[in-house]
Amino acid sequence: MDKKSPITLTLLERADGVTIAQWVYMTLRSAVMNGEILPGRALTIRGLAQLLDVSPMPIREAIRQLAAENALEVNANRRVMVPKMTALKFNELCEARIALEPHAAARALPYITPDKLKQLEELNELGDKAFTNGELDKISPLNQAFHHLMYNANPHQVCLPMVESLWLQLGPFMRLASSLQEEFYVVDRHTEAMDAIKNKDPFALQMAIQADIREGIAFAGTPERLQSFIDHSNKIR
Amino acid sequence: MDKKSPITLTLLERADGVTIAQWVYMTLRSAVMNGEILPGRALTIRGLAQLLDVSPMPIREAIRQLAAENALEVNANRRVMVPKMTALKFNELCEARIALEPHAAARALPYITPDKLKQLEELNELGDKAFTNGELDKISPLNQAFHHLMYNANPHQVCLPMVESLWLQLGPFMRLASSLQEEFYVVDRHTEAMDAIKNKDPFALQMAIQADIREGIAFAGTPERLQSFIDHSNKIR
DNA sequence: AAACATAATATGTGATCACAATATTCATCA
DNA sequence: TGATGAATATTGTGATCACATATTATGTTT
Repeated sequence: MDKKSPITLTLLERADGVTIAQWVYMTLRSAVMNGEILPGRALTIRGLAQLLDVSPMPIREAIRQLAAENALEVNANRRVMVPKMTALKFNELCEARIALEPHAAARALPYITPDKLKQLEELNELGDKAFTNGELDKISPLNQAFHHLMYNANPHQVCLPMVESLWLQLGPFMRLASSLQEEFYVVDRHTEAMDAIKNKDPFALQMAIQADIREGIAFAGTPERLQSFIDHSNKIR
Repeated sequence: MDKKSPITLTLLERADGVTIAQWVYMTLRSAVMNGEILPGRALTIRGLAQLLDVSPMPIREAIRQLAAENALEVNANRRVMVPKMTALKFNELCEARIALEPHAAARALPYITPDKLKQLEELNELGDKAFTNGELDKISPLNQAFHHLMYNANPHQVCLPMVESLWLQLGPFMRLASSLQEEFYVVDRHTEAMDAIKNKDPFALQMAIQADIREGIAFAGTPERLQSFIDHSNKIR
């Protein structure tokens, strides 16, 4: 495993009123989410500071925050890296999603107004369009936006930060998933979910969300196949 | 709400090899967990630095980490405080616990060795002893240790950080709960849980954990009673 | 006496520096 | 040639300082 390979980060726009630390946080977060940093690659404060052209200070704060969200791992030697994925951990993360997200959906259900539902429908249509057009890189973000919008309807947010932490840890692999998803016939669980919302049926909503998640990770298939994906993602590139 | 009342923190021992930032983190964490900082009380970096006799730097890192765990809340004006509790948020947190913890228990079940089970029994006995002796302040930590030990048996930890974040947000109220728990007849759900572990019965384990959580928060009773607790905890003191 | 504008203070943010611990490099020896 | 040790470089940690902004206090005006 190369611990010194060059890193190229996609630099985000820095909006007004956003502190440097926040900007660094968002930049690193999306880099992790998009698999721009190899798992196991050693990250140094000074290295990132130079890369992003800021002082070490905001880097430290961003790293601390990402580590608290389990997006980064702080070694005993205080070295920081993107955690490596294993088949068992992947499974653990997916099962946690299935335990949490249907619950988050059900808790949000009473707060999903017709207006919010309309936005969900629009996101879903964009996703379908991206799918038929073969724009695979757009699918995963749109899918996440769909789930995020739904859970976020609940004004007493408790679940969403936890869900996002799980997404962050699954990050690179969900992208892989969407790039392989064309092999599968995908029943439109989003439509089922929206029907459940219209009927104010929390149980049906939970079932739809659960099915959506399970099918979204079906690409993993057997543990062996999953392991080969992980090896591919860890070693190569 | 007094934003400038003096704060008295219980200072923890600083073990060897622990950085100042980590020590500050643990100190603030236990202060939040034990309700030593009033919800809504404005926290300043320099103020805490003076209080703990360190430079502002480690304070900043600790605050950032606690904010990422939702133990502290960063206002839009970048002011930091312990979040205020509401009846609806309390409910949301409890339901999240019930969604997560039985799942965490079931996922840990295959990894609970006879040795671990023995430790669980010891913790439970300590809890019973504390209960009969009326040492109410010991009950909540022992109860947490029991759950922590169980979930932590799983070597692929995904759920535990999320569970601890929930505990942290419920912190002060769980203490209140234990101080009022003597009014209730408590069926020993821990024994049920350990029986389920012996039988390797994940469903029974989930049911026991769920019941344990529900009874642990039954003190809240009606929403009105819960609200009066919250008002008491927010205003007075 | 109440409301507003101004000054003084307090606070968060970010940069730079010093220091100790860790990692790496390179020369030496078996 | 491979292992070992010292020398060097790198890195994380924490303190201090400068600056911009937000907050509070003060004085003035109506």
